[in-house]
Amino acid sequence: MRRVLYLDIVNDIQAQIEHGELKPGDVLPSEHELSEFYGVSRTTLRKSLALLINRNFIYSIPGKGNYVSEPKISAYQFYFDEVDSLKGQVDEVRLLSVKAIRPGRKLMQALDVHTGDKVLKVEKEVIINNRPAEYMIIYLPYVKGDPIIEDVIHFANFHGLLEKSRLQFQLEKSFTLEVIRPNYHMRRRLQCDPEEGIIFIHQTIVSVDTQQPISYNEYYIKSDYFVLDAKTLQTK
Amino acid sequence: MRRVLYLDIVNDIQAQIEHGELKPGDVLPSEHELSEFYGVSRTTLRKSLALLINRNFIYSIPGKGNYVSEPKISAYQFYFDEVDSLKGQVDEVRLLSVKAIRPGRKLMQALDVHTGDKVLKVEKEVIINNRPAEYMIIYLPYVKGDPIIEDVIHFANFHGLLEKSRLQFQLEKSFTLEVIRPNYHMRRRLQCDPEEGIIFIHQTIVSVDTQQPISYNEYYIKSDYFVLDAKTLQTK
DNA sequence: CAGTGGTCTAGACCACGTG
DNA sequence: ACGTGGTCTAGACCACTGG
Repeated sequence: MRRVLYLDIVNDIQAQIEHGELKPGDVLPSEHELSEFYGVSRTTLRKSLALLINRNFIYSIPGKGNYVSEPKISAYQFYFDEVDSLKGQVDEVRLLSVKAIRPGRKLMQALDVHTGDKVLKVEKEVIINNRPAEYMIIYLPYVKGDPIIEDVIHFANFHGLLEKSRLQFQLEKSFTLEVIRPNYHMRRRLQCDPEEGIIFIHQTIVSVDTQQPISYNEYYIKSDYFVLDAKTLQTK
Repeated sequence: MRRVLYLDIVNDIQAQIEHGELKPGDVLPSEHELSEFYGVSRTTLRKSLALLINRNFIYSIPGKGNYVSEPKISAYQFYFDEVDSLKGQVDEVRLLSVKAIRPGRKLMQALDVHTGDKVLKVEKEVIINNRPAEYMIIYLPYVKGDPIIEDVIHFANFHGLLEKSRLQFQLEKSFTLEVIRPNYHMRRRLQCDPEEGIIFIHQTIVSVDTQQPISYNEYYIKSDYFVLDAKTLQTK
């Protein structure tokens, strides 16, 4: 049963922070002092600090010192996929229409396109228990001959498609969820009551490198079929 | 303009993964070979790999090698606070009642208490525009003389309270959001229509160290006052 | 100027996985 | 037995901060 030095040090410092012996804003002893105190090399001591920095317990200011972080509101984490995240067994994902449209102002802004540019609009619906559970609209800047368009049309699952593509790591996605009262169009689509709130999720997907929007999507989900599970981040 | 070696290496390997030269499941060359290839010490090379592991581009199996990760469904991140996350200006947080109750089966399980144990039930409501926007119930295992009880009663904001306490880093929280149709009790509380869907969020808060439940909470929010914004994690 | 953290080296020993 | 990754050392030089 071998001890791992740098983890022991992490635990020790973390405990001091949790028990209030080190308070937010406090400076830690210098790395030289700490390495001497724990009887390890500075390299090892720095490995411990790196872990604590990563877990947001401390932060460092070059030339000054290592400081204890302020406590923060905890972040929750969840996974979302517009098809697989639904409650229940998905019977079918139906392609409703594919059109090239002239974008309105809102869409022009979301996709960063200009007057005269065309936008591809793909409508789909997800069937659960032989009834529509979700209606989705995917908007893509229309680029002639872009192979992604074919994929978007044929793949049931846009998220899965993006994950599997080469772009896997370069995407940044936003996600906004609201409950709305469906308009007439949506009521017919989803076969729901006027008063029944439905889940409205919209998102923009941009390339991390270029900050170019790749897609703007809207998902309308009957609330019976949706649940969102999240957890605080484990900084294990 | 000084280059940082280990960051250059990170970028190089990351680019190889993103451009498909290294595919998921592939083994990287050994650390010895890589350090030779890049002309750096193994320590430096390992620093690069540590960063890539942290960003989930690669993972390592001791005794075997470093492997390229499978692409994953991207995780979204958001912050939630049962009072501050509401849309609109909060007029007031009203304490409705504090009771010690005998827990039902569901609650006994959520809080890991036993028959005969008591549970503290705190009810509050949040007022926006002079109307109730949220109704919340906080359940805590009843421990005689526990100072946290006083705090929970008097603080408007349970999350903020926990953040500020010494327990700041040791908490693990779950979060589940659904849209439900309000029952009679809830309709009266929130002054809403029978058909109007309302947001139902429940969560358990447990101590990371002991895995002991600290609290089980339910939040009922009128859907007009709620929106959830999330983003993919930035592994900067 | 001395002290701090950031980077980097060239070694070393260990436990583990595979032949 | 050998190669792998995991840990650790005892140095070094740099850029930045502050008195």
